[in-house]
Amino acid sequence: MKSMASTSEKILDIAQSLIVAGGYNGFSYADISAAIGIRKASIHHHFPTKAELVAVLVDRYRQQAETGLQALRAQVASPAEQLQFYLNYWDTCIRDASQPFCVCAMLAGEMPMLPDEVASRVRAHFQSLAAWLASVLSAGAQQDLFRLNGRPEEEAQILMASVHGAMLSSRAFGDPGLFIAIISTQVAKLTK
Amino acid sequence: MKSMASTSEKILDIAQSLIVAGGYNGFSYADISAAIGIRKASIHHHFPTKAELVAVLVDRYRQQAETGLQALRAQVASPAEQLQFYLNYWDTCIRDASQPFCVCAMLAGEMPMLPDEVASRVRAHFQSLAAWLASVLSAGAQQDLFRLNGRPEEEAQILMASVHGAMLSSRAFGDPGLFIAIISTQVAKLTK
DNA sequence: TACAGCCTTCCTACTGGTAGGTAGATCACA
DNA sequence: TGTGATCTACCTACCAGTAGGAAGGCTGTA
Repeated sequence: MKSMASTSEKILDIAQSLIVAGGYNGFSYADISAAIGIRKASIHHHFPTKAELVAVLVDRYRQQAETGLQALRAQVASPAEQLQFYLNYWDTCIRDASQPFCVCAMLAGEMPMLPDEVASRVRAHFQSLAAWLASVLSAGAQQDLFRLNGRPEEEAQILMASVHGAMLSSRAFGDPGLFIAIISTQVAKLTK
Repeated sequence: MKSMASTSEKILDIAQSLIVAGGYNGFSYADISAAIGIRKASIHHHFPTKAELVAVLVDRYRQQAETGLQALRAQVASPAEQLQFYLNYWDTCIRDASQPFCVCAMLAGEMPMLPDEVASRVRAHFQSLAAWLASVLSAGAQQDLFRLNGRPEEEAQILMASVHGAMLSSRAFGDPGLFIAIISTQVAKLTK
């Protein structure tokens, strides 16, 4: 026996993949219902409203990301390698199509019409991701691994934008390889 | 008399601003109907289906962009200034909230569930924008205005990703100034 | 052991409202 | 007289969300 995921986790899994594909308005309770073989009403039992479902989903995603990035900083010594691992993660996700887009980047695009409880959580993810990148860049600069043109916070914003923009381009062109093609050249400027 | 926009153009205008706010699934014929004071059925007279409406909308957007970028290359001598004008255009749009996102970037995010006739047009926009940027960068490099680390096509992809990613960040943080903060630092690396 | 009460989960059946889209009449204008 | 634009009225399908009940598990009490 491998996966004994609870129903609510299955719901979140499906919802996340549907959001990644089509955004907040791009999925319905009926879609989830059909995907995991449960009635619509049962989903409302676990998540009374759609806004709540997505808010919980983003919380879960944020925590997974936070945990993963913290672990990366703890287990991988070099900031350069920390950055590389982070980028490889997304490259792999995009290549095997398991998670070809960041759910928060997707939702950020729809920000103006997102329920407040979702929007604030998406904002929080952007903030903590930017902070993590800034700390990695800062540590790397101190070790002379990176050559930064601006403050670490600025470079982190640029890097984050490049990552999300590269996801978008990769998706627009339907070319999974484009992500790493864009990002590796971009990172080369930092590390050289 | 100033604006004598036809009904179909008014429909496209509203639809575009609604898509920019919430994507393909984030607006309805009823929304447009309410916004311009016309019945839903009348919109169907001009655009029989939603897919067709958005396809025409993207065509119009592409043509406007193409015309604008061509004019820029014709009227502005320096590639460095051409690039700056392009970026200033978006900075202005984002600041005055008139068009705080590229409609094609928005749609690119929803690519997996877009009607084919829309998806192909979005792809085409990304291609021609990348080509324009590549040609500007290439011309600038020849005049020693830009220092490129890779082929112009590669640098163009990075720049395009940065622009779209910066739009996303700017929107996520609710900070119109973030766009140019990200982009100007990024461009500084090219021009120095 | 056995029963009683409660809780969680999932169900069927339904609501009011909105989605995209259609049929056919009316109006204005050439 | 015809043609395009708009209207009213309507369709079917789907939306998020609700009401109420059935089934099964857990716990406390006898």
